Amino acid sequence: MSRPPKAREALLSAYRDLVALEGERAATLEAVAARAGVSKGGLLYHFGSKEALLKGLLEAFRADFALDRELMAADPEGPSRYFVRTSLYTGTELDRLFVAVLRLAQGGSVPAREALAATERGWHELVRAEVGDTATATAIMLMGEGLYQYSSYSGARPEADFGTSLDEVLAVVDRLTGRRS
Amino acid sequence: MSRPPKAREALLSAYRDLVALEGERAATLEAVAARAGVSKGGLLYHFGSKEALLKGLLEAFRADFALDRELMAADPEGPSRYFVRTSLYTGTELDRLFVAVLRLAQGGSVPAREALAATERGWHELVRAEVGDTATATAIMLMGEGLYQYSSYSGARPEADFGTSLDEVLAVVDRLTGRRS
DNA sequence: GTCTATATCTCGATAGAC
DNA sequence: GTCTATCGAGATATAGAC
Repeated sequence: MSRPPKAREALLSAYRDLVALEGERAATLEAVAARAGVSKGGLLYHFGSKEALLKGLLEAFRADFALDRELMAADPEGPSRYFVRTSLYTGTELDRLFVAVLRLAQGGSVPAREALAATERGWHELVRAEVGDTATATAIMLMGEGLYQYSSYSGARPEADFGTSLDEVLAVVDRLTGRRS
Repeated sequence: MSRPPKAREALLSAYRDLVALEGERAATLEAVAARAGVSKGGLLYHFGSKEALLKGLLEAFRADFALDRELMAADPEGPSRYFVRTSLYTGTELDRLFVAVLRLAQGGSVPAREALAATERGWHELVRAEVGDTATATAIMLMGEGLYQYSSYSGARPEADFGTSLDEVLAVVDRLTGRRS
């Protein structure tokens, strides 16, 4: 691992946050450069094109979610609860990274879609290994996906619109896994 | 109800499909006009701005999903199964309409977000009335949302990635509602 | 390694012919 | 009611100074 220049990291973070927080359209080269504190020309020294910027983001995505998978596999409450618990968007760096890649995938980016699908298959494997049954594992995955999608499009929360807390959702997950709450 | 001109309908359909199938960025005035078979100037005669185009789409959304809610309330299998069953994206007009509004909401449009939230609260009410319990209703809603989101970002299906059919997901829903499969 | 300047393209919207 | 022509803003990307 060669230590990447500081500006490179700052540019990737700026790109991630702009896409996640203000949408793909807001993440212009100029806006990304400004948020990272460099000029447009400076950005284009590190990433020769917008596509290169995306490629850099997907590399970070794969690396960070490989680590997250380790945490999920080792969680004392089990992968299912870990997955659903962390599917509530709370604005962490990892949340923003996921949402950014999700938005790019929804925007039509094929490599983003592939990176996302690979990560999700990994999660499904862990949940299935825990609950034994494929359909139940899928149902739990879908709940997590729904939670993420719902809580990530701008501050809306199941608490607000559906009157249900995360703990109550987790209790339903426990009913499915057979774990006592 | 005044009968709207044919071109108006064609433009709204073109806008809906471009947003749903190729993303918000692809839905430029020129692309929408071309898909509807008119010129950019022709489009701007019917809709004076891009915002007016969005407003027209949201009106169609509200009208069509008010009708869908009637079907959901009257479904012989019950609202929960109806909801999850129809949450699998199959590319119908109603599917494309929902995905289009979802994408616009995710892109930051406040009116799109409001229209979506109102519709989802309506669904939640029906599901809760059926299952009795708020948390269970929310869990079912989340499964549907997850299914929609997953199956709508370009052809991916739970069957393909998770090895689970819609019927198997519905069986899990039945476990939650207490209905026998 | 970072900047300014600029070329080129595409977007939304206007104007006016038909 | 629909078209072509065009404007002004803002986008990506290039060139070259420092």
